[in-house]
Amino acid sequence: MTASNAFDKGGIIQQRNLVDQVADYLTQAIISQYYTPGERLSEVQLARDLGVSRAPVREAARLLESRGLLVSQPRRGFFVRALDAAELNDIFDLRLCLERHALARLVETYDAEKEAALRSQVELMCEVALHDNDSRKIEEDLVFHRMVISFSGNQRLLKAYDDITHELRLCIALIGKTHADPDSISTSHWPLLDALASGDPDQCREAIDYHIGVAQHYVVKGIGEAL
Amino acid sequence: MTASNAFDKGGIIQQRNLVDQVADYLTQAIISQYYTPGERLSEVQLARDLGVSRAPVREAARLLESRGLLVSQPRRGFFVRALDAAELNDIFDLRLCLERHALARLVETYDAEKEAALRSQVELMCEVALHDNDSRKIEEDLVFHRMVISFSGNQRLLKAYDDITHELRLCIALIGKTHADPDSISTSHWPLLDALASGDPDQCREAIDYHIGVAQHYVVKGIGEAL
DNA sequence: CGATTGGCGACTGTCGACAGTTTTCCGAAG
DNA sequence: CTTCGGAAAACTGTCGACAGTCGCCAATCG
Repeated sequence: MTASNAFDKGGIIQQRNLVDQVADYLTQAIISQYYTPGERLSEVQLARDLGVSRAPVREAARLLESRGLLVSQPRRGFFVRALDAAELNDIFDLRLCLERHALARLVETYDAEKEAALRSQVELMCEVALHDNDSRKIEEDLVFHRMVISFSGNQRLLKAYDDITHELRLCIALIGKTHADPDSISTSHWPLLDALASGDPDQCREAIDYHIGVAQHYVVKGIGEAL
Repeated sequence: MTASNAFDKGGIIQQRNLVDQVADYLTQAIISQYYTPGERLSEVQLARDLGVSRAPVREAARLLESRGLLVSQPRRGFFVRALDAAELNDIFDLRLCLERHALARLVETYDAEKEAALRSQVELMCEVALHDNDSRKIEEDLVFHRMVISFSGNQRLLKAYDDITHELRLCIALIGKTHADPDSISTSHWPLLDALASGDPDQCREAIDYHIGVAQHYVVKGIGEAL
């Protein structure tokens, strides 16, 4: 369910829900910075460009608003969300909160199968870091962390994580470059697996605190430079 | 209290969005169990009852869906969300995660002003527990916990908490009775303030773990009996 | 020359309608 | 009496249209 069918903006689309298709298009357009943060989106123009009526556009915009990608002002329409450094820090603080909790739950039920899945994902990330583009690297990184949350067994926790993931994607493109080279991936993800394998909650917490802290520092610094 | 004349939707106040008004009506109708969990909501019938067209109803339903009060099935419409015990446990687990984090952040910036605000809220809750009805007691309880989260300083954390609050309201009415008598409020909330005043993170965590654990046990047991 | 106001254009909020699909209901067959 | 099937009813997805509102720009006044 990732960005496999990235840009199908033409008028060919007719099979799935128009709302979902418009939402996918808008999501891709926003996180790829085709629309700049703070930009106003006109319903009629969007409807014209996509060859649909305004109703699906409005509902898709509402959906993206609930995901934090758009903000709406009454009688004025929708605007691309512009994150500032404070909001970004809050998001990373919440992410830390969620991942800490997920790890604490996961160590209690950790087994060989889960370890193998996480291990192969990290290996995939290292492989991807050598060949593919930045957005692909970031997606695989998010997949890894989503696996961790998912393995914790709490579906509601996973939903909360997915919510902030959308907002994270919103600002990642702003930074432009990623530090997702094989070295940094190895040094920042293997300790997480080691901590899980050790079964020590404190070690897990220490590992995730460091991991999130590095990412937060990098992203917030990048946003500061981009603004 | 039928749908058509439930609120003063008449000609007096027309300046607000119809979407928000419909959303408020639906929220009240759902958490007051006017609509039963799992019930299908017809857009046309809702539009007829409320005297509006389907467009505002659809957008309001989308909004409630993002808040977890409704679920939608393609081509089938919207249904009132029915929570089972597993989902409820997940919600409380996430709530524990959020409140732990909020307390950990709050102890670092705790001051006399915040303490006074929380203290007066607990006193209000004890007062309310003597005179008012159950829903009022629950609302004041939620206000207290929302204050704690808000005082943590993380706006995004507050939003995540508000999200699960909507879902909590969804099942509270199912239980019918609350254990929010003055005694249980005192014994379960004062220790939280004491822990905050002590400035000890471990004591805070212990207090919130016990507090949420009691509430979770009570609510999940209530749901088990209600189903 | 700057501030204010009026008009014009564009846009959102809302509505009713149509087409395709799902559900329901009723009769017939086993 | 139960089950199957088809037609009708109801519903959702989508569309185009209209009215009220907001923002912009120009014309006017101090």
